[in-house]
Amino acid sequence: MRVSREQVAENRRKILDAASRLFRARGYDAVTVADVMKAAGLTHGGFYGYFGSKDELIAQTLAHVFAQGAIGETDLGRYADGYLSRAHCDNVAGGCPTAALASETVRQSADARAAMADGLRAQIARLSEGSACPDAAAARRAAIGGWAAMVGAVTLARLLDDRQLSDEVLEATRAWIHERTGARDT
Amino acid sequence: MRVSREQVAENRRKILDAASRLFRARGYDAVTVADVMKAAGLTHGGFYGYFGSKDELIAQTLAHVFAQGAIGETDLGRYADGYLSRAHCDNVAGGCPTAALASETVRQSADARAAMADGLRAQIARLSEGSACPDAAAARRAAIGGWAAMVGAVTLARLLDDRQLSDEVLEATRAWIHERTGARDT
DNA sequence: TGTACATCAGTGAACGCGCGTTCACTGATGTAC
DNA sequence: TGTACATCAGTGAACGCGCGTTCACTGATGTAC
Repeated sequence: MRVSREQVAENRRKILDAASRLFRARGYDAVTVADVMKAAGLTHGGFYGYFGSKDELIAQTLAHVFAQGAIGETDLGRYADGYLSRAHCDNVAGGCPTAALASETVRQSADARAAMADGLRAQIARLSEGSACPDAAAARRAAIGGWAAMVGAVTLARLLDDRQLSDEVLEATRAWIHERTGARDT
Repeated sequence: MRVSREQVAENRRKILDAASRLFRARGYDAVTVADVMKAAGLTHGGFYGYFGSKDELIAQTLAHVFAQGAIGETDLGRYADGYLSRAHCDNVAGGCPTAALASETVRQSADARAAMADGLRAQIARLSEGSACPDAAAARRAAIGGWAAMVGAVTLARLLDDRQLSDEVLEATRAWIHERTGARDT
């Protein structure tokens, strides 16, 4: 049965939101087109009215999630406090798409990689701008180094079966970034 | 046709080596049991004489690759120089299994996760011991923060379609780790 | 050391399942008058 | 504003392919005498 234009727009958003959560939680391969459509409240056959292929869904989902933008916080140290929290670490489905999907996205389509690369550029710019450091080059270096450390730390903390070490990875990286941020840059 | 015991041991090693490279290059899901056996010079039917399932192969491959041990270098700064080089970044199949597979391994079997967690513990210990810093806690923090930054940076650098920015991520993270290592801790 | 036989590593065809994708059909929406 | 018809979003069965896994068979290895 045909539905209204507004319903179509809402369904598209629902599909992207569902895909976004499912991909982050389970990875691209373990999520089927039928899983996504079911989570969006539709049946799998309708999928191809919205997207040409699963690959296209992956690319558009990444563009969608990065377009929503990140948290307003731009100070590297404060951003790291939230990012390296236990709450974020445990919230894979609703958390950072880069930490959840970066290494898998390397093997995806050029469009998918480009969408995540754009998100990365925006993130580096955001964290660079928030720096109190007057040396722009040093601020950018800190943004990149700090961001790499955050993504790596959350990935490693999620991997660890040992809760104590997992907490230590988050906490040590947080402290490390703070030491660096607090210190005089070059 | 039956083969000698030495041949069996060698075939097992060949299977694990082939799996190790293929998994790093393409991820667990994109590599088939037949791919691995073919790369090892065998046919797919013989696989189950060596491993009970593909999941078991994944877990044992990780244990195998981490058991081989990393480079002897234990100084954080010098380790980072090699790790954050363009050569390592481009060598996915032969490079660090953590950077290539960590986020996917989170969704694998408990044995697979445990194998990678053991590798991570060994790596933290290795980089902590190599520190010239007399404060053991600070050395450990630097090892964890530095390692997280290295893993994150290589993952991000591999993702980027823009070579210049990819190089910048490696270089900035390298510089950032050096600044920290060179500076007085705590 | 040689011989006869049992063992078992490797082969390749086959099975069964799940997934991405297609398609004929349905019926509500949107539009022309 | 009402009515008649064309459009097309959504449905669910079906298709085809690839993958993990199984299995009957082959023939070289290893062993017992």
